[in-house]
Amino acid sequence: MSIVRVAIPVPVPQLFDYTCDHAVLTDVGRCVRVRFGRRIETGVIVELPATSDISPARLRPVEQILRDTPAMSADWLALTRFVARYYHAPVGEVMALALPPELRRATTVDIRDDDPLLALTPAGHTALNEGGRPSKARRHLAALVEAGPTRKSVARQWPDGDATADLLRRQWVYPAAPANPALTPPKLPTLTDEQSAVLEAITTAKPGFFPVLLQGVTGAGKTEVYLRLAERSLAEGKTVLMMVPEIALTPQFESRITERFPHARIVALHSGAGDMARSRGFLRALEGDADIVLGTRLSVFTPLPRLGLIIVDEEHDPSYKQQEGVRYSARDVAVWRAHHQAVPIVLGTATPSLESWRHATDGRYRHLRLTRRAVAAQMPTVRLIDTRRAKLDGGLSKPLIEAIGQRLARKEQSLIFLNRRGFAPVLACPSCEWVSACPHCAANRVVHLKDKRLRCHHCGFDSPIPIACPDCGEQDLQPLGRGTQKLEVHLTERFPDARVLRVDRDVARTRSDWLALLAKIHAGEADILVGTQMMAKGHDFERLTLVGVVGADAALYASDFRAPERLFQQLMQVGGRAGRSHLAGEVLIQTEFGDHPLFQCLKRQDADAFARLALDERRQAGFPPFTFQAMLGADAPQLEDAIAFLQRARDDAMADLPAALMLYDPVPMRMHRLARRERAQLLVESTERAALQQFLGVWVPRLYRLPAGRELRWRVDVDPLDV
DNA sequence: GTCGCCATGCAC
DNA sequence: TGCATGGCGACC
Repeated sequence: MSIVRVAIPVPVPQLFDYTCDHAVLTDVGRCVRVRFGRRIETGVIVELPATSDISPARLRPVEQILRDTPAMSADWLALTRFVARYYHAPVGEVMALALPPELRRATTVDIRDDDPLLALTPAGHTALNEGGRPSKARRHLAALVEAGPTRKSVARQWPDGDATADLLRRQWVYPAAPANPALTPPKLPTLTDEQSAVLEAITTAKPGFFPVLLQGVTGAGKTEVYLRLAERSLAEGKTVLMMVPEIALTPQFESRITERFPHARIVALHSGAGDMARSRGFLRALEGDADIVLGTRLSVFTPLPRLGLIIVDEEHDPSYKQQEGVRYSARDVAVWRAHHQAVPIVLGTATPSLESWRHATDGRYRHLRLTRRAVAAQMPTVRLIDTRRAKLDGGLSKPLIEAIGQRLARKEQSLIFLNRRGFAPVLACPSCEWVSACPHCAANRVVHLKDKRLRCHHCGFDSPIPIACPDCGEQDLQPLGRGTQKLEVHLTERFPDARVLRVDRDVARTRSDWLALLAKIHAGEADILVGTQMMAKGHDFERLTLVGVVGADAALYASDFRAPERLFQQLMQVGGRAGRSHLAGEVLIQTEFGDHPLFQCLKRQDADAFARLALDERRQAGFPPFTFQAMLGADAPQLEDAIAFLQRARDDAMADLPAALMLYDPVPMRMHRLARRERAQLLVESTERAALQQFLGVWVPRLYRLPAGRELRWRVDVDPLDV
């Protein structure tokens, strides 16, 4: 009788031992079904220990080992265990996150009232009549009983495991690569000298871990470099992992890859695609059946037996950092993975994150550059428009209006960038204090005139726009500020002959909406685009020659110390949409703070100058990357409860706090209420990453034992983006 | 997370 | 005494 150690997706930082009379070493990395309490869960075997600390009587046997899919490799186990260790998250949760849901669900069983499991528990049907805590399961059961015996899902929920896996696999059979021998190989663009030099530097590096920061201006042809690198990897029979911030936003990127490698087995892991598609891609990769894996942050966990190269496009993008659950940075995890599997990794961007830029200037990463555009003759010119003196017409300055007019006359496109959707960010009463506050969040609800509703952008709560002030009855409620909808209305009035197209999450709700919008823009069916950051990313619109930036000043003096970095990256990126083809581009930025160094760097499009400047400020202020941070966040219905928990956590740590550690006081978060929960945070800081990690390794396990009310949630965020 | 256990509290 | 609620630890 052997023992298997299993990672189970429960929020406790432990592994659980089970007995198994036929487990063999090659079962390490396999999914198993095990009883866990009254439930059956899917876990992953991570070890076959010789003995267990748990008394033999308490060990339960595993229900089933899923043997008809390959086991997760040692690399994959090492990767997920690293993420659990570094982010101080339970291993089982990390593995559950890394496995596609369908693979788990296939073997996870809920308790139903007619479930065989119930027969084995003291509860059984009588539990329903016994009262007691109205737990979720019991309420669920009660609902089922009330609804009568109408369940059809039981067969699927309680399947013979192997048969299920087999069924899934049959559904996962991927269509054979499109055999098309007549097919002409795509014509390769001629490389610029800079592109060649970059390729040379990477391909002649000695094999092994080779981290590169590829800093290339917008339109310099980073993608072409990726494709050439991928080509080499493929020729060697290796797999390429290509990560992008959001595939849904950049279908062009995906189609360039499929066009270039018509015979490659490409797995695209869209977040929009169904669980089934994700599982299919995951399994194919696991079985060594993928040449290129293209995906968002989750794809960093794809098992890749032949990994040869990792590419992280737009490495600075904050969406690589998961903001809930296991708060990992896919970019940082990718770097660890490249190191662990001894392969090159290319971090590409026009505007490096300060962390990566510092590594590159330190020599930890190789710093390679593309300083000139590949196709376009030149970079767009950037002009700052001083809005302190200028009279604005619906938020638009005269020079911007004139510039749009010129584009219309030349049949070119303009993009007005305003990173705020809706009509107006708040509705206010001119006679009293009333504003459209969200009852559940510490935020105002946004006026959506199109559907005549007030909507909270944080929790989604919405209601019709009131006709009169709910407090004083005033009829003339005022929408204050400006969102994309208002700008769209104004532009339509100002340019009645132009076709104005708004592009934000409200219009492009689904992938197909988005594809339709993109097609419309490419076909030249729009003259003026009004867009949020959706429009900033990686698009090539041939006739787009003007980018106007409106309302960007707010981010300049925000309390978030990363806000300027983000603003700079965003404006460089959106500005980069102008003049990507043969027509010259122009960027007009409306600002009251034209003298601000950030805008001066933007004007010169000098990402290095900005990085130097920003890093200088960070060094003086003692911010990352010169210090290392972790944040303990807590939320509860009452703010005092959240604060009290954090205070206990702090007291617990202060008893024997290492010298290199600094613990701040618990404070309410900037958004102190979200969806009816009060939120507070406790910042932990150290000048040494190792010291921080060592501290967290001791402290976090102790947090599980601190008294905390049932309603209190807490989490640790290592290297948090929002502090 | 979910469960069972136990202490507590209030109604009868 | 009877039943509901809240805190707490186990789950292998």
